[in-house]
Amino acid sequence: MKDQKELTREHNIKNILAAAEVVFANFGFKGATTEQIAKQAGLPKANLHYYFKTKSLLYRELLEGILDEWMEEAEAFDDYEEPKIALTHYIQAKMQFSRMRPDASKIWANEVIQGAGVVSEFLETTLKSWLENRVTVINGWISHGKMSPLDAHALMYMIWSITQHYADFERQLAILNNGKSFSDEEYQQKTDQVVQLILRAVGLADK
Amino acid sequence: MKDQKELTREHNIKNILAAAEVVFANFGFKGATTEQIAKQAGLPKANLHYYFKTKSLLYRELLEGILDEWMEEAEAFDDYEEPKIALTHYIQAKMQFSRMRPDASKIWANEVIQGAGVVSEFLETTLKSWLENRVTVINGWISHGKMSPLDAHALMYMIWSITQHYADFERQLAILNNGKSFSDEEYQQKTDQVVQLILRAVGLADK
DNA sequence: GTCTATACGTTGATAGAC
DNA sequence: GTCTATCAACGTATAGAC
Repeated sequence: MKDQKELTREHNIKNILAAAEVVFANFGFKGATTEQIAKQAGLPKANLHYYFKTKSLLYRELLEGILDEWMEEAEAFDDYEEPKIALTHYIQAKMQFSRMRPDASKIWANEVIQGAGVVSEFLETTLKSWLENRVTVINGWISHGKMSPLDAHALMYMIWSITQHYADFERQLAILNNGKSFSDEEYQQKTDQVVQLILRAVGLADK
Repeated sequence: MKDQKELTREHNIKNILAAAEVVFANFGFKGATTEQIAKQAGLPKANLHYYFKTKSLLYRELLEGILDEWMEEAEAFDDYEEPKIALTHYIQAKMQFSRMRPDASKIWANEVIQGAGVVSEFLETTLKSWLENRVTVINGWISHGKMSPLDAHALMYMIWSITQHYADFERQLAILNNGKSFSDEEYQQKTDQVVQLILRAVGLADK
């Protein structure tokens, strides 16, 4: 059974990680200050350093959590056997993640843009093997005539880029949408349009 | 006629801007140091501050140049009247820019991810009016039956995101490509695949 | 125009009282 | 576990000699 101290500890760590996600996403690793993260989490800077020895370690633990979530979300790809259903669900799951967790997506983007110093091992192992397995699935669909011939890697990169664009570039999209962020309804429409465009690209659309 | 001093001046400014592009792209605004930029440009830090009063001003001037280039490149969209040719050329131009100037693309991405503090005015005015004009052109194609019905904004965002992905995420793509950056030949193939996927998405592919 | 030395602010991290 | 006070390192910017 957890005592009070342990509960406080969990609560604080959760708060700090949530605060760090916001601040790292909006200011970058170097631009984020531990003072700002602590303030956002509602405690003094020294406490933050009590729970996370260094800024670098906090960043690494945060990224680890984001990678775990990414892997969970990726399972949507495997829930269905028919390409049309599988792709539709995967794209919808990624669009939903961009909507709910834009800061997580931004941290990922920043990390990769700046050379993936921290996540390169994850990319080389986990992500690469996940990708190659799905490429095999897609090529299977193609060889069974269930989908137009295409380069499976290029398709995956297209899905990743467009869905993450709605998180990473949300500020630009809001400005181009007359200065207003998408409403839930508008975002649902955008999701449908993305699904539709990609299904057409792979030869699986109704019309 | 330009004298020696003026030539030196131009040469140094050009060098500093080129160095700044590399350093800002790979370390972010805050992560980049004027010392590092100066070193990359081959001169002492004090000289950099002689040509550019502050780091912030250097960053702004650099971004301005990138926006100008973006506008030039965007003209590829208007060089042809038929949708298939126009889109093909535009996508190829954007893929080429990602190949030749990945750092410029990364700086743009970083700037927008972190709230577009510097470029928001450009987005609100120049980019927005450019986009709306092209949306009108696309809608014209659709109403003349030259293209499948679709949301023109969603199409433009798809083109932007996938083409810029090849610059911004080049590190990730290289890792997933067995640790090797794309050769010129491979990149040409990727470009063809992107063009093919998008043409299919809009109902303009041969097959 | 160039460059060395330096002033000054910011920030990550800790000491030590509670 | 919490928090105030403090320090050392770093980074922007400039002064001033050449």
